[in-house]
Amino acid sequence: MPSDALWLTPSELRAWLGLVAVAELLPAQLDSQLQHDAGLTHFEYQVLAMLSEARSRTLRMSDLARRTNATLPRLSHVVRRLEDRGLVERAPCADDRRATNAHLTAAGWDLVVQTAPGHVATARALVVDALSAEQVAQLEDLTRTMLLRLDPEGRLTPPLDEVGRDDEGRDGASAT
Amino acid sequence: MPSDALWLTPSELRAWLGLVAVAELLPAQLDSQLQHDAGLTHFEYQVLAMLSEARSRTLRMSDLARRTNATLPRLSHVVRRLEDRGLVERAPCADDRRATNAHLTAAGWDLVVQTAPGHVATARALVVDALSAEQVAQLEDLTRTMLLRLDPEGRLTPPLDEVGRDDEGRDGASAT
DNA sequence: GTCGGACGGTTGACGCGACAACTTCACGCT
DNA sequence: AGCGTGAAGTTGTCGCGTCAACCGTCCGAC
Repeated sequence: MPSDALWLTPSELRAWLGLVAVAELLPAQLDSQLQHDAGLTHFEYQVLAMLSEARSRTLRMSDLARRTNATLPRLSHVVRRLEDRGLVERAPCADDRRATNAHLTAAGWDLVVQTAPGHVATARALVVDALSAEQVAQLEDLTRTMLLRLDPEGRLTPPLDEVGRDDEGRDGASAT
Repeated sequence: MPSDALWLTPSELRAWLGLVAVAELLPAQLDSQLQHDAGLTHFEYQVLAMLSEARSRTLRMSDLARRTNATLPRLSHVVRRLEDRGLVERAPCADDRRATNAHLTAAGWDLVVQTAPGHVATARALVVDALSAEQVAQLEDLTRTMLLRLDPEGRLTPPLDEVGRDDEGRDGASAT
């Protein structure tokens, strides 16, 4: 409902500026915490976390790229660095000889397990614990609505099926 | 209220992942629209927009850095490039001879005026128009709460005083 | 079969942001 | 006056992400 096509109402403007500010600050603080505690970028952590949740801790590069919202070149570079650090291994895929499988090593798994609690704590400290239960529900609702526009394909948060099931303490220690 | 210190409830997890996804996708799409339509980064646009709203379209580098959440080195680089493109001018400050004033040129002003409507349209298309009036109010509230944690100093969205006043159509065409 | 187009992935070059070192200037203290 | 600390900016270097070019592989049409 384009109210006034050319501008935003004061309330809309405040909401929009607030959202932009959050989107600016949040990633930086996540990066900074993970960099400090584990020497990882948030993106690198996401990669490891996705692998930690995958069957046999292995995923094809394309899948990994899709789920982490990365371009293939970017992922390729990042995985190479992670491989240099012994956190990930690459192996050609048997089914499709064009494809490459990325596999989380034991060291990589350990790092994720070790890092996850601090990351969750940060999520609480920066956002979750500041919100009431009702606000959490609102945030859930709002982000779902926005993602319909921002991510029409639904590539991100694809394991909504998994997250939807109220099982806990399952395999991967990750929280993305 | 740290519910379970080590993990997130399913609802919290969905809200958190949603927020992270939005924070990942939104800046990229803003950059992409502005890059396409005006050859500007979102950050460059913010710089020009802040200048367009300032008295005499001039701001000291430090002020500009604070309001755009940038480090001084980053701002210095960006302003140099903008200066090369004729959108901004730099001049030593009379009051404090250490300081530098950044001033928006006529060309810079024109570019902002020309670019703002498209940017606002993007804000609507990606977020605002997808939300009900009630949701806009919720978003405003949520971001305010989160920014208390993410930006305790309140450096971003400092012109809350200005935004708070329900005047419209004032000087700067910007919407950040 | 084989040929053309499309997919999966890697590599190299370029641009931007972070960090650290440095210069210049302001200001308080003696 | 003269000194020292710290603020304001700039510059150079390095690391990461994007883009374009590239190679190898799959697969459908004929």
